[in-house]
Amino acid sequence: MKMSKMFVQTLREYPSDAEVISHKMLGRAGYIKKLAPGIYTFMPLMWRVLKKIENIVREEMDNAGAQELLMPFVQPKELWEESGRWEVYGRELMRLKDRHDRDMCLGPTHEEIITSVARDVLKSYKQLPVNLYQIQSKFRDEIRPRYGLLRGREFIMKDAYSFDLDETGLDREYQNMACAYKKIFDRCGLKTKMVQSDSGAIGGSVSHEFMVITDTDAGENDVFYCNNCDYSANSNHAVSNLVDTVIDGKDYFKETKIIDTPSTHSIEELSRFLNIPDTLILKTLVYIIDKKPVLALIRADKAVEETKLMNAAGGIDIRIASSAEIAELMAEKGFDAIPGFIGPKGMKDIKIIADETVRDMKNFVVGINQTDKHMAGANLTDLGIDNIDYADIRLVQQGELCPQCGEPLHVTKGIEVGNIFKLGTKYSKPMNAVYTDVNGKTHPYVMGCYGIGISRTAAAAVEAHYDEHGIKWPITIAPYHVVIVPVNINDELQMKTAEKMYQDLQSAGIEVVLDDRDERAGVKFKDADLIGFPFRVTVGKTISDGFVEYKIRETGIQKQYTPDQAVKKLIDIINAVK
RNA sequence: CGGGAUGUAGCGCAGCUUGGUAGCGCACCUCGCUUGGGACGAGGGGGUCGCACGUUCAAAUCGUGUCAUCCCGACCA
Repeated sequence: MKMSKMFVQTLREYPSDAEVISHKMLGRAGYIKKLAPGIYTFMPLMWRVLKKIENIVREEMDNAGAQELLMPFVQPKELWEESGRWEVYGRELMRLKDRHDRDMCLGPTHEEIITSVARDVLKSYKQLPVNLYQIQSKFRDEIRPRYGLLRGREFIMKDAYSFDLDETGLDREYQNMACAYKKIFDRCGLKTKMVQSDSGAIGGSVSHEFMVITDTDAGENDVFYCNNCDYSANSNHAVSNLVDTVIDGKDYFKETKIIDTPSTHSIEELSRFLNIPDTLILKTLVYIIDKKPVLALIRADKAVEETKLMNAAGGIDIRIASSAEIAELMAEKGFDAIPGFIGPKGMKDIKIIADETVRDMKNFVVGINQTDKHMAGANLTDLGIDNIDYADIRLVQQGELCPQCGEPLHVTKGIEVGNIFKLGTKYSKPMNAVYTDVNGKTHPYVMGCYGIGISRTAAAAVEAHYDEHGIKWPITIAPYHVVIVPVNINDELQMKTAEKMYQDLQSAGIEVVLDDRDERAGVKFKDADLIGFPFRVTVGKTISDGFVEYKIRETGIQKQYTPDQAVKKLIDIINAVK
């Protein structure tokens, strides 16, 4: 490719709307162009990167025994009604009507479609197991798209679905996919952690996510992990053992009584006012889950993990209540209290979920729905309520102890580039997708699903490989391997040498760009660094002594070689990695 | 949907307070000069100032409304 003809425009500045490294780099280097929030054009350089990642994914999926197909992007409502998700999926599902006024949606994921395809074909146990995958654009109408390709609304995804006879088969395929995923991300130059995760709206029982850990803090997930054993989990799923602390207030409160606690609107103010540790306070938070208020009770030094709470309540939508909604709830129950003094007392027909750790609290301080008052030395039995459900709704905090080995847990940001789910019969059962066994009996398929964000993986690779000058693509996914920069295109010897190397590399199957633009050397160097070619060959004045300069983007190492040596070196290195 | 900000040329921005010819840098075109880390000089093309209504002799500028975008909180590949 001649640089003078390449459809790319690099910018002198980073796009003003970009926050994270990958968005800044990909925007400035001309890889992506935004059309609408979360919707991007993949320019030729970007598309080459994405195709490289796709092909790595294809090779490993095929090696793992999966078969590629391609399902429709626009889907009819009927299938989504069969699975029950038309109602459940929420506003991320982009719904539209066709000219006949039929309800359709843009595919955010393809469980419904693949299940309907499979049930028409897979009739017998003899045909199982099967694993089918596709690579395709997905559309999710995210509440707030951001971070460029890390959270687009339209994005490219590989999604695979497995069909097995039973749980044993699913377990085997799950492991098979976990193994394939590790190879895929390794080949893309990404170090990943496989972490336990909540299974979310897609549903199912067990799931793991593949997280890229970078030092750019771009990830949207908090990952807890143990350095001593292999435990690691997304914060929405992580569990921990607590460090011992005082949770019985008997030394502070001799009796149970209502006390004045004026203007203690926060836990901090309350614990300071009473001069007690916050571990002796029971915090009450009001959430709105599926439009209904739910009280969450938790020890005041801990935070609620909303996904856990939502799951415990059996809901699909959760948010913290507004102060207006809290006021409404108080009025409805005949109380007059503002946030800071809310408690479970008198909340008869409201769902109340207490964290497991609340069971162990004794003689604590709790709000009783009276402004400027709390009950001290209280126990839940004193409050006259029996409608409390216990569940783990606690957000793990750094330093708490690993559930497996008891060592302190650490936390880091992670970018989720892939995940694997055990779906079981969640879709096959309601959609009547069954096979006939050896005895002539029918059973629903036992399914798994396995996703990889292709475009997100590309962005994650930038987060993991960059410096102040630009991107440093791993060779395996770089848009081109080499750029040849003749310093002065009007110098005949330089240009002739560059052209020759360009031809030689090309005929050896190396993907090479010749920067034949009539620009000053500085401009070409800046662009080469920004775009992130793994190798640069500069043909400058030293060519009169027979040497060109060879430079590795990743390490910055540079050496002098004759043109022939440089060509040979590049061919050897690149072929070894490919 | 809450809270904050911004809409002026492809990109980055000034101008608005105090209404009066729409500007700067980059990019683009022409000529000259230059060629190892985003040169320089001269000339040139390109804008319904987000949109609507209002105030005014006159609106990018003032007022009202509206739309869009971005950032902070609930989603997930």
